[in-house]
Amino acid sequence: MLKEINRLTKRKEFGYIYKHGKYSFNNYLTLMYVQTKLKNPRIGFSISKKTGKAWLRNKIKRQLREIVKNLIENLNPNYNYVFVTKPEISNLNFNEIKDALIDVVNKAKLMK
RNA sequence: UUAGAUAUUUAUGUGGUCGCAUGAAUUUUCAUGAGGAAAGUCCGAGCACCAAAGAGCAAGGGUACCAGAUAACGUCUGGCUAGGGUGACCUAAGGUAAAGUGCAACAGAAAUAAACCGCUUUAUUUUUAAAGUAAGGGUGAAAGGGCGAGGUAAGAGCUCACCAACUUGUUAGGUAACUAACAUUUGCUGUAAACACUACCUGGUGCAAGAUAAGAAAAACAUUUAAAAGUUGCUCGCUUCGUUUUUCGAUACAUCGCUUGAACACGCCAGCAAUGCCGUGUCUAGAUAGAUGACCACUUAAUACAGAACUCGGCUUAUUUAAUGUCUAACUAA
RNA sequence: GCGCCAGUAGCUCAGUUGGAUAGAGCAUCGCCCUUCUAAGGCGAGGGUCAGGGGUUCGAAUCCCUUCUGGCGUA
Repeated sequence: MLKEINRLTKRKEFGYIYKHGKYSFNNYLTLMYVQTKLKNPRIGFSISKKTGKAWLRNKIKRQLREIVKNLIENLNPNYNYVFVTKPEISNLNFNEIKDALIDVVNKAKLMK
């Protein structure tokens, strides 16, 4: 898991981002983000049931977390992020997921 | 050697770097960290609340041979009976069809009830009518036990012998289901995974159970006979003693429940077995956007199916690789 | 976590209670009609009744089980 200050936990916060956030996406991932007054980026993950069975969803979530952990210093700290997966992501390996995630963040122009 | 049957085990390991959860220690370290099915949610329990969990009706049950095991079970073990297999062995929802009702298409004369053809007799008379008859015919999933002899107008369990089934009884074996022998009775279609009947079982809701918090203001109704609310689908019974609604106030998206348990490992004894008694030792996930990942090296037969969410006992289903014991059939050799 | 429902032709649905020819509409294909197309008429093809097993003489239907999809519940 990420450090506690970087986690997005409350259901209300997810709901706020879904309603008011901006989007960027590719074939495998959707990124939703919204500006805040905090000085730490906060990140949440949402993996739908269509992606696969429980063990596969857990694995994808862990791999996404591992990628974000290494990128977290490069992210714009004034935003909250939610990564939503699409079903096609179940066919990718770790490096391909990493490329997809970096692609989505670059499209939103949130890398330092 | 080939082809099988059955029982059981296994679910890679070690080290390094970065990172997570819980608990210790106390300030950066240590320990532990998903499964054999964690899955499906199909049964049985614990636990919590609802009277003290109560009565009746209704409803439901994948309950239904015997004995045993178990906290309990629709589970398991051993047997009985029936069916399948050359065999080792496997499979079974396996009570009542003589309480009653329903259904049995098409075909066929006829489907639980019998005369279409045929056979025989009588009458009429030259092709019909009446009576008798289930031996023969074809239909069908299923046609009134089988076969032979006697008997007869022709036939028929009508009578008899044998065989098969069935009712009841006796004897022998077995705890029992049941089996065997002998005597005796009868001529009875199938279907209950159709309704039903008999016996047995089930109170309801599920950890989103439930416990902890702090109250304040306003309005309406009621005045102890009740009313209202709760309690199971209904009726009773029972509980609460002021009740209901609205607004404000709580980081309650909190804390507890939450993991020591019908626990696990080893040994001995009892038992064919399921399992049980006793002794010794161990503490072994507990999250809440929800902990196991990324990279590298060596290693293994281990690449599959797949992720705990209150906890156990089963059942069902998914599945990789390797190995072991016992047994069967066929062939070959000695 | 708990509870419930559905699955039949390419698509939308009957038939399931009460067991015995698997049907309708649209779509597809062929022919007719028309100068041609549409509409109309005639005809044809297309179904492991979601998969597997059981009960029965016989199963889309009854029973069990698995899969897939969907709904409700704070």
